[in-house]
Amino acid sequence: MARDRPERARDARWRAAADVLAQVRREPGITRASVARRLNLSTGSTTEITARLRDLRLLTETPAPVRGRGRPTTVLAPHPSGPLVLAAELRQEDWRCAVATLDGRVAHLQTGRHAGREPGPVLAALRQVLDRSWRRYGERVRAVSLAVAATFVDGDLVQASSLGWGPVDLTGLSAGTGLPLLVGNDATLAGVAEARTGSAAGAATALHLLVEVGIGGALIVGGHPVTGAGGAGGEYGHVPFGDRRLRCPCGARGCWDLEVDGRALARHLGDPPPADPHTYMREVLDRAPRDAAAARAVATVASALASGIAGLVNAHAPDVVTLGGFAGSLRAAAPAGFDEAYAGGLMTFRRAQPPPVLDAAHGDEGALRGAVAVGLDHVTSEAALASWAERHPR
Amino acid sequence: MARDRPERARDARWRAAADVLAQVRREPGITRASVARRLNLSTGSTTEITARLRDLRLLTETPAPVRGRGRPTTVLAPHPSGPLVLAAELRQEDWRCAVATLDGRVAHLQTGRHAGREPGPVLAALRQVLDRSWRRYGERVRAVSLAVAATFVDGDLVQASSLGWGPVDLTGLSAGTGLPLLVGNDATLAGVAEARTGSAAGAATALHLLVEVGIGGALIVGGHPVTGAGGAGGEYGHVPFGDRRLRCPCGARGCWDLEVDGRALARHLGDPPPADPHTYMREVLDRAPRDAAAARAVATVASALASGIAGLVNAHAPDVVTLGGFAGSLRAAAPAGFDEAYAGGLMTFRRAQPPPVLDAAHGDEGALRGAVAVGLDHVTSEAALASWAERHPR
DNA sequence: CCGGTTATACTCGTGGCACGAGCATAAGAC
DNA sequence: GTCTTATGCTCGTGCCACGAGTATAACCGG
Repeated sequence: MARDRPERARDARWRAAADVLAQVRREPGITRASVARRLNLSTGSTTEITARLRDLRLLTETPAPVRGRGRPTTVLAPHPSGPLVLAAELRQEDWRCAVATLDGRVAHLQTGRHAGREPGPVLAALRQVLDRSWRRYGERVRAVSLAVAATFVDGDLVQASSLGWGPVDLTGLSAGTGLPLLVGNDATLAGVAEARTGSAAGAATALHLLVEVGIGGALIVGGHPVTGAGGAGGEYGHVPFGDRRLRCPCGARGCWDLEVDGRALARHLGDPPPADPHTYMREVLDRAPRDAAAARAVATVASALASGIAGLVNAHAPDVVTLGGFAGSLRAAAPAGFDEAYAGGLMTFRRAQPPPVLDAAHGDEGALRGAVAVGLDHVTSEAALASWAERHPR
Repeated sequence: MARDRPERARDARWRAAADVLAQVRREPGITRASVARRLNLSTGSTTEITARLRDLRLLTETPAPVRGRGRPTTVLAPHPSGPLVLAAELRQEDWRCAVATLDGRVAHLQTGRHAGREPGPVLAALRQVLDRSWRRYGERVRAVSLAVAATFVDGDLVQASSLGWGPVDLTGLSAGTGLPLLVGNDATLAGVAEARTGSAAGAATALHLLVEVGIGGALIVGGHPVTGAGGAGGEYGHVPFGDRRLRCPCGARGCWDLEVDGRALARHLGDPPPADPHTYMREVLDRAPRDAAAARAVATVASALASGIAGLVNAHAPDVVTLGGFAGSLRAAAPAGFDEAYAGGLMTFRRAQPPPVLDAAHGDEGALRGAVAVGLDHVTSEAALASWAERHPR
């Protein structure tokens, strides 16, 4: 975002406007008066800012339902010809694509199964879906945001093991449109969604952990993920919480990954490594209530999950931990073992008030909603608003 | 920092001024022309901002040594009657106290040995030192910043094992002065110093690890530590990278702490747990070059350190890792074992360009310099500048 | 039904910042 | 001694947020 010319002021002028839009997103359907209170804005400033946002087709104001005395206020909502974000998620078997408005609501959701296994056809199909959306919405679309269960370095997909992909060039998804393409790991984005509007809403520091094949996660500080250099962080599955004698496909040893998914269950049950650890885990979880061996294996895995979580809590002191994917099911299947391992792994001084461990609120919508959030962050940034304003002179 | 009245604008107006002061701190001795270039400020704005900062006794301008053609510019430096920060560090045996100016330089350093072992006398002595400083500098002192090898929760010291302290009330150190008392863990603050002006300078994400008794550390993002809820994070010594059969005094099992300090060396050498693990480690490191058993123990510990670091690198993808305390010595004593364990613990895709692991640049000054940095962050915040300006009308 | 109460909206003058264009200035270079 | 280069200074402009004052739209109670 570095610029040649001094344009600090151009962007800074949109600071309050960006804050208002962020507030609308935090509390969809919020009234103008509430926004003023939350942001410590004077009524005069609020009048001016909302008028400006209305003129720019960013917001609309509709009369708010009256509640008690006082002059009625208005509800702030996205403008019907305001900016949009296209968010998409590539999952193991299928894709989903959403069109989202400034308040973070999904206006239009499409889903479908992948055209094949190879990146080429899958991406071509997704590009077609995206193309349809921006033929339909045109200039209103301001960003494309994509979630994939993959590792990204500097915005490049370097590996997506659940899809069976190595390095893949994603730039074709937005090439020729001039739109920014934002990409992110699915667990990271699910964590963002939880921290913004899910079970961790309002937490300054939140830890999200997602068990699918292996374990992914994200530390979210102030609503933004801590993703490290090039966004390659969040590989919580590859910290050595496990048995050092086990070698992980990632190249390291003793990875936590190996202790918490279907492969771990199979090891404990004496089965060969499952071809599809995801399905295998679902089967074992299903039969655990009436199969003592399965129940023991599940309890072992739940303990391994919980003690690792405790270690991460010691390291990061999140306000709350959220569980996605199978993580919630594992805890539900072996609550006593989970709780014991969690408490036992905490430092004594943390045990008085340990961070609550909550199931994710967004379920399997998390990654997509996180992608929406990141896309909207981009669209409501000061710089993006300044640029939108230049395209929409009053 | 929430306010009753709308004062957004009051603070926002100091944004550029705060940026200028931050730049002066990043590059002490910087010229005005350079600041303008770095911050994308027009020359007109720069003239105005520096004039304002001069009038407010925040900066001085002195002619810069001429270099080549062009109109000579000026060097920006702290004003001789500008704000100051008192920074102090409580260490195991002694204390140190610094008076720092806006460019982050330490104007006056005092040190001394503790008056006793109990918190009361130690804090009373420190308070006397602080009192002398602000009798001398008066209103110029704007904040007190303290580093201790301790765990803090919500600004309260809950435990300082190296000092043998339980919960201690530190508020007496600034009571009655009206000055904010900022406190922080020594390893965290040392990490801040490395990330700002040390070996990790310029890194967006940096990981600092400090081995003394056990291991502490901090993840620093954008120059600010990720310290979690109540600032209680950064306990990297208590993630379960070690042997689960070992119980840690912290209450958990398998803590990394137990694998990387003097206690670990004693275990590997068959010695009883040392009363002073710090001194014990120094002795073993000293004799390792001529004692094969000591060398083996050191190599084992260095490997445990390196493989844990690799796990944290997998999780956080820092741009750089810095080593403080004994961590650098351990690596130096067993470089091959360290490097092998580090590379072996990384995910394959990270091995092509692993984050460099560097010795800390600030040595044992890190925590104090980090405390200075945090204190100056406070003093040069927009709100603090606005408040300073109100006390110094032009 | 009508003034009182309450909460919010609108108006307008003020202060203040950063910009940009134009001009001024101090050094080295030829 | 002029030219070039880099920087500083001045001033008019645009714009934002504030705050005080005024206006408005609901409810409330007699």
